Amino acid sequence: MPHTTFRSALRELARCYQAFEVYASSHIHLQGLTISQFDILVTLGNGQNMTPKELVEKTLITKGTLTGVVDRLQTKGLVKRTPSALDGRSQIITLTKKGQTLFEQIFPEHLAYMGKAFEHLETKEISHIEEALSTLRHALENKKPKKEKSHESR
Amino acid sequence: MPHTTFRSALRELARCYQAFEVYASSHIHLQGLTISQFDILVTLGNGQNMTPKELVEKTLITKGTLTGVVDRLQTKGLVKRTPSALDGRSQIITLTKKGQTLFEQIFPEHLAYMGKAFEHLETKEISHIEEALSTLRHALENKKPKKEKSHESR
DNA sequence: TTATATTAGTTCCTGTTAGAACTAATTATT
DNA sequence: AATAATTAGTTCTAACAGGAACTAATATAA
Repeated sequence: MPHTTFRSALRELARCYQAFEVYASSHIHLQGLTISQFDILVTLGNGQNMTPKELVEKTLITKGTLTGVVDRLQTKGLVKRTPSALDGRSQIITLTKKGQTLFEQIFPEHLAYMGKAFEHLETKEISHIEEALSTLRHALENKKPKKEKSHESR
Repeated sequence: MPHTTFRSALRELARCYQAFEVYASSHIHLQGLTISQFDILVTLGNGQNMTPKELVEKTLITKGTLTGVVDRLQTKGLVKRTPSALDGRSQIITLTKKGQTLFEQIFPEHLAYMGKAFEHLETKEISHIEEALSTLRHALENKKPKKEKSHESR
């Protein structure tokens, strides 16, 4: 009987994530980018240059996939690869000027666009949602009894 | 200012969904099925036979993708297609005996496996998570101020 | 009825996904 | 140093994902 409960929660998770993708991509596609490409662009624009390995850690893109995503960004002239001086296996991915310009134009727009979806939610409620998601994620990741972390920011 | 808040919530959503996929698929793949294939199998096994159109409505699979998923299930001998007597454009997808047998074996196992992830969460907390997700989904879907629909099935 | 519009499924295209196998470079072992 | 084990990225494969175009069948409208 508790079955029905967690099943509907998981169904809601899937629907919710899909709604997010639909909402976000409807804006991102206007720029001729895919979500993954946008994700990389933002990760590079926000911080600094990174190796593919670091990009994999920061995003949810796996390394096999990343090669292709970076390839297509490179074809579009938005990023470039530079061999690392420190490690012969490694390389540094950098935004080109064109990529940096695009980032600076798109990113604030995108934040504003995403923010619109949240305009009727209070800050308290949003962090509430985040906590719920965090609890669920830890349950799914480890099954280790969500080790009593203090409630931050309340 | 509020930006940081919703952004981290969305990041958490993506991570959470990914954790779910990783957890669920690690079990499903053991059966030689993909998540989409399993999804169809369960949808058919749970209820009754359906048209592709109905399957699309019940799952998160789009119609273009569904054709291929059903193709592969058919190749494995788990489902069959029967032309509809009522509508010449339509067809009925049915589990074969083999499919039904597989469903009956896999499904309870899968529920038990998924349930393990939730064993340290109280029922109250799970429905709490579901509500949070529902709120977030409605915000993303419509931006229309989550118009107080009655909580079904409580 | 005849023309028009809609609907159900399939097909095609580009891009993503996970995972495994592979290459080259680096680090650790003996 | 020579061998073995790791690591960084790429490549390959099977399967999805979304969207557009297409075919055949049904429904609507004139």
